[in-house]
Amino acid sequence: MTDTAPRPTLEAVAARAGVSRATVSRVVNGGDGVRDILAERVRKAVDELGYVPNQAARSLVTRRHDAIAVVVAEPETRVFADPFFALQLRGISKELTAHDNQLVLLLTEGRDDHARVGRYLAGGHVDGALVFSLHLDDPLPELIQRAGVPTVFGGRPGWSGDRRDVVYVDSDNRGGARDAVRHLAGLGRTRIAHITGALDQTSAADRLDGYRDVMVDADPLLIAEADFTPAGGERAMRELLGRCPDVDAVFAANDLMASGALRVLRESGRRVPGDVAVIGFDDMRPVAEQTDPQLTTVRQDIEEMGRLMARLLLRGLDRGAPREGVGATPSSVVLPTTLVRRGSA
Amino acid sequence: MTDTAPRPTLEAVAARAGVSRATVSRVVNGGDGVRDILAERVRKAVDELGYVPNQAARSLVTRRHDAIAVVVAEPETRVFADPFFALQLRGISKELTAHDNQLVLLLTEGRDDHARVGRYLAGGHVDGALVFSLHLDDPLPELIQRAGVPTVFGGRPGWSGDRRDVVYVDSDNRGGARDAVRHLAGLGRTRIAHITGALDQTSAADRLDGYRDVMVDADPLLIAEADFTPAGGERAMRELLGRCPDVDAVFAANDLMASGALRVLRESGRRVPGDVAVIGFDDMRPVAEQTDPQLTTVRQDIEEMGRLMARLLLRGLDRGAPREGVGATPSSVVLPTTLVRRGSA
DNA sequence: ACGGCTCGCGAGAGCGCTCTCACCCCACGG
DNA sequence: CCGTGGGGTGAGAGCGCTCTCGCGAGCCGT
Repeated sequence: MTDTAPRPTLEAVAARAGVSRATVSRVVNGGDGVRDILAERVRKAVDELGYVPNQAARSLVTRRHDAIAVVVAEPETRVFADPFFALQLRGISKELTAHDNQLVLLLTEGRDDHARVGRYLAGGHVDGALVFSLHLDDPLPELIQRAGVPTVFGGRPGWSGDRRDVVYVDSDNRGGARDAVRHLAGLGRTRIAHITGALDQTSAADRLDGYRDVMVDADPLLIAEADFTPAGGERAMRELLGRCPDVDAVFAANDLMASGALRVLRESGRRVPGDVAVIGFDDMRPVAEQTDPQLTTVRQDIEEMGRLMARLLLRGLDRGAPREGVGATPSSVVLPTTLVRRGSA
Repeated sequence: MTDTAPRPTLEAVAARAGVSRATVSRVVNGGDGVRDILAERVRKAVDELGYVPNQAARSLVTRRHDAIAVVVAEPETRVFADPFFALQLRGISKELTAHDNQLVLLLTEGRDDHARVGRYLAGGHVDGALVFSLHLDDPLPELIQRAGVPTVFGGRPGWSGDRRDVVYVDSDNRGGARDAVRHLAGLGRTRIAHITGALDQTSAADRLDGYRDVMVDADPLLIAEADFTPAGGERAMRELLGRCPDVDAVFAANDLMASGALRVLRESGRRVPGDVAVIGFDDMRPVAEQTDPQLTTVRQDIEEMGRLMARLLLRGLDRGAPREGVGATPSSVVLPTTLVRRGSA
């Protein structure tokens, strides 16, 4: 736990290179309009002294921070139960790093945290925000929008219908669900059930819509509402079995619930996929590949979602790749999903 | 994507309250030595104007940032395969938030990233660092130590033997392993095998040591080296079955491998725990509770580890709870583990 | 050959804050 | 009554950087 040594300033570098501060500054920031001879001398001085620009001083005048906040609202522990979040974060990190931006992580839990986050963002400490909010009634998105910070959302926010200036990145939950159900239908299944996720989350609602797209006038008894947890999946499967013993396929809104359903089916003596075919969603490998049989599921490219969020935000900030729709307010993106066939359907 | 409005400065608040900048500053930062009348007036002006201090300007003079870097070195994707990291992060976040520090996340991948991180830390943008590094030969810890930034490590770094000024937080891998193996022995098992993790990670090495503590002069054939992955666990279990068909218990260095082992055991016709008892490590719920039978495993309080790391670091920075060993260079902490009994042993 | 031009560089102001220091005013002791 | 002290307050100097501006030196055109 050593103390930091006094660091060299621009001034020091200037003195050593025999030029003015302004010139050093120019070289450090791209170096246009400086003769090569001088630029070289400055660069030499810079690394002889081990000069690193003081970001605080720089921000003070530029009003830029080259930092992006990532806000994760997780009233429940759910976000942390799966690698989802970590993967998105990784995608985000890669993209930010590529553009020399820092990632400031804001994890929230409960109401007072909302206020804190709002204050932080409004405080202008970061140039933009990437926000993950799961629930329809979450006040956070509104709060952030009001803070006036450029923002991109992860997953479609519940109220995006009213406000068209909301930018988000989502995967094609509805389309993916359709693919899953169609696949089951293609297998000749006719009594296809659906175990929903927590319906106060748009992803769950969209997946349900996708199911309905294919199962027009589906028997309502074939739809069991659950909550994305394995236990919820078990409970829902039991219900389903109780009221529709003739069910021959199940599309669960995520892999965790599918794994629960699988367990219940086995208990009840059904064979998978022989008697009942099962499809999940997410392609959470540690779960999907550990079940017996392995889970057929809908994959989304989670890391890419993260990367895209960051790219969209930076682009909106007039950073990011130049000459590529610079400055144009970016619009939302919905990423495609793919069906991964394994043993369960 | 609105642009940020011009924010009020200290000056503006001072003018409105009819006092000097200095007085406003005093009030904003604790407000000692200011008459209540004035302080009140200042506070009123502050929230009428919605004043938020400019952190950059403040840092420029105080040389504090109230920001901590969290560095996650993950050459492999492993860190992201389990919720481990997310939970630690959450613990860290809670503690930092409680002390008004920001969390700057640095994810690294490969050599060039190391240089980047080194530069960033040496650049004095943060007050300290929390570092997760998995592998013995990782150059990152050295690099960081050299950057002169106060640091606390997550998990015992490989070379901590030589340098006593290294502070880390780890769980009691060795003790936990001992408990697991003793439990198996207590069940009357005598041919207890061990599937190791990647032995270039201290956690794997320590768990192996714990196994050996109990199984003094264990049959070397009972030890199969693997890599913390499910596939590795399967392979190792097959080996084990091949060379020691009489094996009656397995302690796997993590849950993922245990789940792989379980699958192989089932294939081979062994019953668990009847014929072979199995214990994992980590208590990764999504895995441990999804296996059949559910996994008996060694739990570590991951979130608490994170919280502790942050607390240790802040304390070393003379922040954190006052009157509690202030300024004393903190020393490493090893957290206890507990055995969680489920179906597999 | 001369006026204008561009280009490269340095001087200097100022970003918003903290913190030292000097000042003022009032209470008190001699 | 004046001197002394101390607490409350304001003036002002920076923190390290960027960026505008102006100046001098070379280049072109006519």
